[in-house]
Amino acid sequence: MNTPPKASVEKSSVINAEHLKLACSSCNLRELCLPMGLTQEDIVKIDELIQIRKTIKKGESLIRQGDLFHSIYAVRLGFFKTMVNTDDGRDQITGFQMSGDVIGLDGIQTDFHTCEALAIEDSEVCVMPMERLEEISRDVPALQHHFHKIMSREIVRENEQILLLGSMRSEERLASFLLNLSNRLKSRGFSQSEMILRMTREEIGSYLGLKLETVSRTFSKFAEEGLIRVQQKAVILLDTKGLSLKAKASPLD
Amino acid sequence: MNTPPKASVEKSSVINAEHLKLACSSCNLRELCLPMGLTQEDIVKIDELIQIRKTIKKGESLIRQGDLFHSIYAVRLGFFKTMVNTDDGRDQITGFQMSGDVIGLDGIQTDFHTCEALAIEDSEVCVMPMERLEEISRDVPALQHHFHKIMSREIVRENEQILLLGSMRSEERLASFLLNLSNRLKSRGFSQSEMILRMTREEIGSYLGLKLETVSRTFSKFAEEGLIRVQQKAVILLDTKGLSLKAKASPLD
DNA sequence: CGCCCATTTGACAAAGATCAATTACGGTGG
DNA sequence: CCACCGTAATTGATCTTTGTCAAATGGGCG
Repeated sequence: MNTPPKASVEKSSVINAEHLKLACSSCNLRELCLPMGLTQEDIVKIDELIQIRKTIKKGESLIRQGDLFHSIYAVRLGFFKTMVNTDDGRDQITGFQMSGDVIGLDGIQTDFHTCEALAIEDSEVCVMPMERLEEISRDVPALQHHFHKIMSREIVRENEQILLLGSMRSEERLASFLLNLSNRLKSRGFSQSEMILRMTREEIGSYLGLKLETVSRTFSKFAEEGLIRVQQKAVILLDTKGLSLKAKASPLD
Repeated sequence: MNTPPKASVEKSSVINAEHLKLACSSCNLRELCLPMGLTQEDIVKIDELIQIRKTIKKGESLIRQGDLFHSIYAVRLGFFKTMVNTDDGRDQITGFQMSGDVIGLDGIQTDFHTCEALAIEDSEVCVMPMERLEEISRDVPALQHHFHKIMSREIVRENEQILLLGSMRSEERLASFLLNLSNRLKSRGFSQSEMILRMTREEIGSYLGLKLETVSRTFSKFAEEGLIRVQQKAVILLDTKGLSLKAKASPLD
């Protein structure tokens, strides 16, 4: 793990098996990760970006607060939570990341990570060394702009989270959460109405600025009202329209 | 305003008055805006980035939700608030920007702005066209990396705001707010203990996820405890140590 | 099969919101 | 220059939402 196998990626167009396995151009997440409208030449360059993948077992950290920054990570499969903490020990989940999502952008500012990313499921990420990302970006404007879009997307997402935490009440928060999750699952080809929650009530609570009991009660309330069906981690959205009414806010999801 | 005067910036080293007035290299905010360790050549290139400044009167919007994105703005002087809103009319202030701060990064993602930026004081901003920023970035790696740091800084700042909104109580929120403001004023050469608040109690409340009455009461409480002195918009921090204790969180400010 | 942890649910407490009244301030016009 | 007006701020009384504490139930994993 500490001595990652150097994938033998050459400038030549000879594509060996190892390369093919890692190439962005052959990854089934490429619509989520890669900019559109690339020339063949651009694609070859971008494929050089990722030469390492990393496996993180459930419960392990991908990055910790204070870690030296060197790479951005793209989730290939699995599920992560990212969190920051107060100096008296409380912590706050700032996001849940699934396939196609990017982790580690917080590290660029000071060269140290300010948050922790922990795998909630067995996971795999693509390692994108920042230096190389910037190098290739200078060469491939489409990648450059795409990377800026990804950072901007994170800013917009956090804006929405601030809106949620600053001005919504518990029912609105949970309804927004469910609808947002549903949309993200849909865009990844999963069912948008039936889902298995990867996180605990406590983790949902931390993310939404609520206590776990409040999350549980609100789930039960939604179930009574016929909006959803809940059985532990399994949730079925029965009335998306009704949920949207509960979540009066954030129409942009 | 719609036909911006093209500042006559030439490749030659002849620097006319107009150019000098706009040049980043001669701006007294350059420590806040510009990367360090630039060559003379780099500086000439970066000076081409900003060819327009824009004046925004108190109460006017710099950008509105839905506006087409084309530029990032750096605040030169004055004071802004940025906000997002729920579709039932409530709105949430996501940040206050003062000189050296950057506005508009949210627009990169979709080419449309998702938030509004409104001047709280008469203000002036430097307009940085995104296209030109990316162009020059490709040429000047130090600028490229610096821009990435600025976006990362915004992500980290929002993380801290999420931490505040998600897991701090009212006293902690207000104490954090005051200490943070104090630090930002200090880094701009102002007094870190005496300040004139540019925003109303309601705006502070929106930013902190509290009602204006709660903000007012908490100010009064801090004053009773001898931590601060408050007289309307004038605030003096008497006991920074004590305030830090109140704001147990976010040691990174 | 049993233990441990997650979840649910209930009763009560507390923080902050809401409603309302009063005071202070800043800008404007006489 | 001063009085007046409208907005901002303060303060009090009460109510609502959510947090806290506690107990019971249910599932998953070894």
